[in-house]
Amino acid sequence: MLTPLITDHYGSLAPIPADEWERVGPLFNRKSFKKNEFFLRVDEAPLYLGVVQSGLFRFYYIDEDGKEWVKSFETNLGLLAPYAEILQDRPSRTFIQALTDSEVLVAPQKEFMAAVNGRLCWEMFLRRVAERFYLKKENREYEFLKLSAKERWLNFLEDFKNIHQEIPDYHIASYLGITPQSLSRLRKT
Amino acid sequence: MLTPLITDHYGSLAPIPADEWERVGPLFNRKSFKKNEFFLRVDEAPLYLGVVQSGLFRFYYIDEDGKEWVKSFETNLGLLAPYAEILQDRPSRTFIQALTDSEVLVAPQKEFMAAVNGRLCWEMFLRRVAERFYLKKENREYEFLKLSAKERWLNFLEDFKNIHQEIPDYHIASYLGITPQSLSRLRKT
DNA sequence: TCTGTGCGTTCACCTAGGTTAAGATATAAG
DNA sequence: CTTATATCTTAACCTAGGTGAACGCACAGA
Repeated sequence: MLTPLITDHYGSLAPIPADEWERVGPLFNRKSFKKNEFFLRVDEAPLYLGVVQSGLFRFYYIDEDGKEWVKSFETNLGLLAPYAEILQDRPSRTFIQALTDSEVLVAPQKEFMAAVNGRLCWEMFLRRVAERFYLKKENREYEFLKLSAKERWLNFLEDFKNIHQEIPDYHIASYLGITPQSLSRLRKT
Repeated sequence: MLTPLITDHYGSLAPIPADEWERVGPLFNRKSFKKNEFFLRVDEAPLYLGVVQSGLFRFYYIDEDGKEWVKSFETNLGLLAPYAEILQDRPSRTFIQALTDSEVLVAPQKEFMAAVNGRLCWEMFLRRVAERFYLKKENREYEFLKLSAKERWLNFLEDFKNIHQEIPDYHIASYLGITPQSLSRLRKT
């Protein structure tokens, strides 16, 4: 059920032969998500992983005060998986929610992992995936250490230039680590 | 030249057979670093990677204003490598500096990568390494988003409880993303 | 011994961003 | 048409942390 668009995109990370795609592809099934529907909630086991075909998702957690903190957004070809929790085999600390009506190719997480574990091409693949996740977070560390909220906002607009219009400001603020009021203020200056 | 301590520690990440350790081990040579000496400077190619045998290192960058920002500390068994830059094959944006007299097992980075690339056990190994790097940075994102400087400081003391006495306060402040003055202030309350 | 320099502290003042509350507008629901 | 609900904005006030400068202390070097 994987599309050429997806195998092309992810195939660039490591040389996955066609028969491997054919073996793993059937694990995926198309699923629709309505706006605000959840792909995964906190405390659930990460039973599934997904690849976004269309639409937009956000990853976030909630702190003790009930405040939401957005970790990232995923769109076209993005991976829907609570990566840290899968690695540590524990329930999710993260919500993954559709922000627009979306289409996702979904596979059972453990079956997928079992199907790819211990094979050279897939180990290379997972290594590259892990590395890309790492680079994203390292960049975020850099932004929090060195940049002001305003600078982070400008970077955000650049990084998500295709989709930032579709994301409500209060989610953007949360991603930047500030309040919507502050975002509104700094956007004027 | 790799010690059993090191192969045991890193061997827990993936099943590396003895003959693989023997093949890769000779790439490593012991090297001493004096306090304040650099393992790597900004703009240098990441020619080497290292494993700390004893001592303490910090990773940091410098911004346009000349301010230093500490990304992490590495001690016993820690890996000395500008991970993001190696992945992207570009010059270092990071300084790696000894904070105490230290002993390191050093290998030429490209030779090491060439020796391990494309082998199943090493790909698994590198995947796990990447995953661990990722988890560390994800945790840091979490701390910057959700915690105050004081809470980050308390976490720091916990995370580095064996070595925080050896790290000067201004490096700790820099790691927390605040000034030494602020650290001094919040430590009183 | 005297002097420098590295490091932590304190203080007075400043600023980015948080907090609370109140509007403004828009769209959805009755 | 009328009332909710969601989103964004503005404003008054508050606070964590930054800035710049001074001071104290320890230790290193001449």
